[in-house]
Amino acid sequence: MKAHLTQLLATAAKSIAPDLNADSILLDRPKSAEHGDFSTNLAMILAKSLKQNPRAIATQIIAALPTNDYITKTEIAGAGFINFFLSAQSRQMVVRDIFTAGTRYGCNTQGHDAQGKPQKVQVEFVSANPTGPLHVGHGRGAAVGDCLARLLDASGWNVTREFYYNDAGAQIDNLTISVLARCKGISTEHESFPENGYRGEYINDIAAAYLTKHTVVADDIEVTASGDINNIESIRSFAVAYLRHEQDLDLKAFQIEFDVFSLESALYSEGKVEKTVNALVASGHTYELDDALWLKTTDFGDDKDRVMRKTDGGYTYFVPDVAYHAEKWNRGFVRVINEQGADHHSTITRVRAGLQALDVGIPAGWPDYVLHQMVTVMRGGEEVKLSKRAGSYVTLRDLIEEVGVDATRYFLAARRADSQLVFDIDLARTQTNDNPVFYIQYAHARICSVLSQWAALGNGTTVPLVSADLSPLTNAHEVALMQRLSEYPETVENAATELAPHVIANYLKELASDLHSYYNEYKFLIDDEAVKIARLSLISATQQVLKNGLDLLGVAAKERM
RNA sequence: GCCCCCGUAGCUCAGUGGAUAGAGCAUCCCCCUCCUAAGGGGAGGGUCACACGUUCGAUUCGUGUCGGGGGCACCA
Repeated sequence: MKAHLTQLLATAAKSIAPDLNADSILLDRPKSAEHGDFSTNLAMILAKSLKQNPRAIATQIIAALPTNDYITKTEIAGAGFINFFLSAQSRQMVVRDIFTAGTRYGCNTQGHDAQGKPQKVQVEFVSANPTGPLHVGHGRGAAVGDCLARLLDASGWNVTREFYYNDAGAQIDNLTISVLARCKGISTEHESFPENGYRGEYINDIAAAYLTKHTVVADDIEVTASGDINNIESIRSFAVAYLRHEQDLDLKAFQIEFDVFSLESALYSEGKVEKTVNALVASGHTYELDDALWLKTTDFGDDKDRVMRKTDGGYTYFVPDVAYHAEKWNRGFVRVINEQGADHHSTITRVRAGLQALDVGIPAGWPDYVLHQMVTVMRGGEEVKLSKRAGSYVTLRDLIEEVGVDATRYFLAARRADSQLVFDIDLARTQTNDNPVFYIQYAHARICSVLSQWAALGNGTTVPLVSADLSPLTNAHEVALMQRLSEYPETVENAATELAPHVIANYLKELASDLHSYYNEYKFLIDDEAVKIARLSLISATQQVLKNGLDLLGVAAKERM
């Protein structure tokens, strides 16, 4: 419908301002129903170049609109807005559109290339170090990243979900000596416990499992502990495998699946780090100073150069990162989105600088980043800071166990990633309209209930809702609901473009609100067969859109509460 | 000191170069002989942190100030 109107408007505008770029024609959804179904500020935009009063231009545009069946009324309002009022029939078309598209309603082809083929995009998210259980911050990354992947999938992209394990480097050394200390029975308070060691109870669990020669399986590896406390390598590989397994369980509990797990250690063992370093040296963007190798990241906008190879011979963390991203490019991802905590934002400039230095045709702004801010967990009006297992933070699994997967996912994805988030456990647990997850799921369940009751007592009626005569749908609630349903595809498109899953969460709240209002005002299972079928058709379409939207968030569309 | 995010109702948060800045909670009032009241309707509540610019028009864009958070390692 929007496309139809834009077309009409373009035709009219061309006759008045031939030079006008058609892309600059924008149709808005007015906030108030008094302002019609659509409005445009086109006349005001043209005022300057045409040197005329916006309202006068608006009059001309309206006069030049081709005749059509969609618009029943136009008006000029305010400083020069043109408001369009749709015919009842035009408004009702969305219901049939939804039935036709079904689960695909709201999908688009933004991600297709010129040949109409889905392009490859990778979403890398969570990517926690295997040094402890996943915490709420990882949960936010998981919820946002997974929704982004779903949004991109709905937008015609060929999506790969990827988790990168930093299973090499200093933090793993730290983990290893922490476990070693526990194997030796050193308490976390004792002075000989590693100063920056990990102190959560899970370290104790790992040590105990190691000493009793347990076997752990994670993703594609299986490691059996030697139980030998003098074998540092054995402790290291066992501890990493143990925590990867733990994180797998965390992800499973959160219903997040990945297509690919990449290991930092593999980049070393396969020589890709070395290869990248050689390429960077060959590029001329490096230099030796004070027994270290530096990358001139200042050539690419950084405020100081960065060390690549430390005086001890090891590489700094961003070198494997650059190697990893060069690999992503080689794997054919035209687009990569890294979902990370904002505390790692300083890596962005370095990784991009490294990729530019390689000079292999990678675009300057590649890859994209979505950064999320911190999460504060509240219970009973007080901040929850500790978990028994992890010691220093709230684990994702604790949260899921307490409030459930649906609420956890919803709450963590329902806020803009770049603002700090307060997770209110009490709110997430309530089962009233205070809780948006419940409110939305309830709207869906109510529709299911009505439809099943109709099916149960509807002997004789064989009129399929799909082909119902929709002309009875004319009251204010029905108009509002149909309008909202017709906004869904734009909403999905916008959320994908902005990489903003919270847009979907907000939309669903409003759609649910429209449904509840309608439900409260009108009955559906009534004697008037024509009106009944039309209304059931509308709520059935609403049910579909609620389900489609909830699917994008990874939240269940329950049939019963 | 420098860099990045944020600052909107008492609280948690949406929104946006345009028409009267929205929602939920909280407070107050109202609605079940009726498909789930796990719901709905209404009232009150705002200097969109502040200042100055750009613009026909700024809460939105720019600069600065002040708050809050995060980052400034040869850690990741």
